[in-house]
Amino acid sequence: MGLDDRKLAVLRAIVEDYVATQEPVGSKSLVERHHLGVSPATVRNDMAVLEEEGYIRQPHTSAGRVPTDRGYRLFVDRLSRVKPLSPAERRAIERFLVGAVDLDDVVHRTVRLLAQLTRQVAVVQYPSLARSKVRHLELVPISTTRLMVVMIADTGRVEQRLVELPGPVPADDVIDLRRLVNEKLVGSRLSETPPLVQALVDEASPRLRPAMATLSTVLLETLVERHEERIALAGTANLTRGGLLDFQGSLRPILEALEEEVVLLKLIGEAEPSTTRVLIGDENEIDNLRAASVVSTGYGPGSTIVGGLGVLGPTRMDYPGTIATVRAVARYVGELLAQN
Amino acid sequence: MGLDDRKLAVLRAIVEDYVATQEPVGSKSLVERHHLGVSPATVRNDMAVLEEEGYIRQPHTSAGRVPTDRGYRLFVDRLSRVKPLSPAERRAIERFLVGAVDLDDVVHRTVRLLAQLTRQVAVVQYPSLARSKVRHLELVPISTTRLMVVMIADTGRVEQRLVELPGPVPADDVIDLRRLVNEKLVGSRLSETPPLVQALVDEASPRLRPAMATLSTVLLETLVERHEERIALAGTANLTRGGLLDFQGSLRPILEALEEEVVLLKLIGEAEPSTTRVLIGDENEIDNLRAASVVSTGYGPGSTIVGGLGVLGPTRMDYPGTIATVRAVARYVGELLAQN
DNA sequence: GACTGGCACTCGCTACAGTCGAGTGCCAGT
DNA sequence: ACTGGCACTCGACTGTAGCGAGTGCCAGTC
Repeated sequence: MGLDDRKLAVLRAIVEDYVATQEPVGSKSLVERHHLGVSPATVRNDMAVLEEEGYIRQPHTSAGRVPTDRGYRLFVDRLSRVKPLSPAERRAIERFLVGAVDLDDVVHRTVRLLAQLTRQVAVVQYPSLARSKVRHLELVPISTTRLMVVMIADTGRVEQRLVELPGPVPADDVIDLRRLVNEKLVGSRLSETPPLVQALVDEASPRLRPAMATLSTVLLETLVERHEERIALAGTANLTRGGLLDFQGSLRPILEALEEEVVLLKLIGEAEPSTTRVLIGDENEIDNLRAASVVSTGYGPGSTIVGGLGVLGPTRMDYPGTIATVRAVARYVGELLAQN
Repeated sequence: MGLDDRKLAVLRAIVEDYVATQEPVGSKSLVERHHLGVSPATVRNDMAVLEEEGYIRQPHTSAGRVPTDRGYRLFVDRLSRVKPLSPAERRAIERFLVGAVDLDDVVHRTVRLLAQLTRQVAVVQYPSLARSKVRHLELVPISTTRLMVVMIADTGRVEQRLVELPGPVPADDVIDLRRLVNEKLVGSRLSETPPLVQALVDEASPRLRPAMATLSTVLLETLVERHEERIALAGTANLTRGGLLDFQGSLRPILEALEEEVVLLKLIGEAEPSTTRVLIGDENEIDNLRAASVVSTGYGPGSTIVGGLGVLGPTRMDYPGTIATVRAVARYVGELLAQN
């Protein structure tokens, strides 16, 4: 596969021009805009090779070339450096995130910030409960047979759920229940909770056992499984930039995919430590998104990861800039979380 | 203005046909599909009058007629009966909403249900805090200088917020604080709270006063004002039905508007008892939405209203059907809330 | 052997002309 | 007051032609 330096340079130039202009780029305009030091004819020969190797393609004969997903992949992997953020951008991030009062606020600000900076659709996962530790469990009696369970995680995340008890439970028993669950569960990771919760039921006095059983079910089923992941979304209007040229004319599949939490989680929820993941077009497992690219990364206090965030846009996107922004925002959010 | 019965019938027929076919409707096809008992020529004369009065218009000469916003308005006000729901729809509503475990769940299911039934964008406002009463306030110490305030409203709504205290507050004091705020505030409507909260601060013992002051600020500012309204959205993908013919080619303004909570609240948050509000095209105050129509109503347990819900779609929508669905869903949700 | 200039070719885009037909407005007749 | 008939309008579609950006290839040059 003879891809010498110049051919790579040509590919890079094609990607950059196409991203900037949104139009197929021809050999002539290429040599004009970039000082490649060779003639259009030479570039054409290089292009022919690049096309044969599947890095670029012609929308139709007699048009310029457009990068393929594979071309973008090569560009991202080998031809681009992550752009350092401009001071203005750094300031924007700080200004936007300073003053957040709690986790909800942090997440909302973050997702809007990301959408604004990248001019794309932004997705932020709340800190995953599976990766959080229990800080406190509060039981609030609503009536004699109803409890509101409030769980506060060390990541700042708060989940609540109404519990229908099998029978009336007096106030004193609620206090006992609260003490028991907190003694047992505070400090433990929720993903490791099941055996602990089971133990709680086993060890409970006969009087408390029925209530505790219900409670434990709710803790496991609802708080952990159902609500496990939460997601915030912003910037869908950015999908309409590029006037329907991106996304081959229809936003429908994209919008549909964005409505599915499961899909979004798949996109940004599988973050690995200190990696920025870039999925380009077809690499995406979700059919509806094969015309889109996703840049995502994990975030969390210090070097741990508690959740993912990222953006989704057309394959024709400014990868270096987007990657830089996503990383920077993730880092800032991590710092913010570390302060709590 | 001489709009006799037949002219109204013609208008109704035009609206119905246009909604169904999405194509300008001509005099001939009109008399064919509806048995008006007159000839196309007569219908044409009627159409000329309707056009003069501003109820319909021609996209271009030699095309059929299309209803104007004003035409839809007349149709909705005087020419349509609210369609009764089909048994299948009723069953769908019940099946969808039964089994909701708490408010969050109810709201999410409702908004998805609405989007699915109407095939439009659905918006559901959480029960407004201003219209809720405080059921319980819980203070959870996170550290010696930090409290998590959890407010549970009688509508099932739960809001929480982290409070940074001016100085360390021992556990016993937290208990006192909790007792005091609950004694004073439980059962009161949040919109009437400010004087009560002020009294709390005034009456607090000197030892508790600083903490109480901070707490009261948070209660008022953050819980009530900032988080006052919450909104759930679903079905944005439905905007792409009708292939860009609706919304004059660009979804951008619509998507932008849907990202603004304030805008959404304006749309569905100003519900009046037992009224269904229909805003058609230009009637909408928000510029971005002048190509859209909104059908909204209030919901709540019994005859009280605690929040609004509705749908947004093209002006070319099935008003009778949509109105019926929105009302029915609102009623079911109200019943669901009443059970709690 | 690598690059270049030149040339023939492809093909999408635009403009233009012509036809078709749905739909209209009007008018005379019942 | 309604209707049938008729001339007219104008968008949608079709076909043709010219333009030009861009290509592939080849012979020539360093």
